[in-house]
Amino acid sequence: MPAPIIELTESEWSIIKAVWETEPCTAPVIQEKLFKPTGWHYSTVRTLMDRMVVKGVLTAKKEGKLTIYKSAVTRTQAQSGELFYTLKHAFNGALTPMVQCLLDSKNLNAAELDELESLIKAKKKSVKK
Amino acid sequence: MPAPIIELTESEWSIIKAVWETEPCTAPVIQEKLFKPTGWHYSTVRTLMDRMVVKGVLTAKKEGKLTIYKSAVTRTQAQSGELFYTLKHAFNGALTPMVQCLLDSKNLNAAELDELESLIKAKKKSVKK
DNA sequence: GCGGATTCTTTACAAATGTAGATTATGAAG
DNA sequence: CTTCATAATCTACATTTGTAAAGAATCCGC
Repeated sequence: MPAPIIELTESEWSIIKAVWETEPCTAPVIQEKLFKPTGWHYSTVRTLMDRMVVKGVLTAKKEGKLTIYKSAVTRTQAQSGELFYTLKHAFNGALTPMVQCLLDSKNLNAAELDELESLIKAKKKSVKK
Repeated sequence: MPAPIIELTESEWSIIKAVWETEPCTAPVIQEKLFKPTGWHYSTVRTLMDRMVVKGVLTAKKEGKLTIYKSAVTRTQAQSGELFYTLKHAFNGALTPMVQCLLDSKNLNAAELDELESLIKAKKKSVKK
């Protein structure tokens, strides 16, 4: 099956990042982790998580009184989904302008540019063979 | 003032891209341009555009019976907004992983990689001086 | 000035998203 | 077994987003 394209809202990103860090985990644990940055109460977190289960980005399994959650998509899948969305809508699918915009809008120093360059060099090697 | 961070929905992207191509322009013109790909009726397009005016991404000015729209943000502003959103939420602000993910999820050929490499080289030059 | 074409205005409504209170169930400790 | 703490369930409501119909206004040509 073609990897389904993942699209997450801002809140969902917060949740799933916390889940990736702790899974398998329960809603109270996630709520606690996120309380500081978001101020969300238990019901909020729980509602979000249950909706994410329906969407297929988390899984839930009942164990005694507890509901145990896990991610159903990898970080990489979610990241590519997001990148794909941006590439498609903001850049009409054109990669070069996207990278150009990245280079222009972030103020990168020489070291960072070096790093990017070596990423590309490495990739070239793996493509070649 | 710090450039406000632009965030557009998928529909709003369709609208603003059409506006950039034709501005100044009226809602009926945009509707016609978008009918083929979206099937949207006039009221739909009009509603979207008026909401975008409220959000400050378009401007509207009445001229006789016509309402003339223009974009209030540049393509580049909107693109950086979108990239910034992705960078922040999906990659916690870390640029290198973002580029890495890009390289990995798109299947780039050698020519494309060359092109990206020269973008970076060019950028390095402009940073240096 | 009247009719038709064009555009605008108003109103609506469903789905998705953000947020959470109130109430209930349940397991653990005494 | 009773109580307390914890977790779960149910319900709710405002806002935003997607989509549009219905009716009103206006301009152009006759």
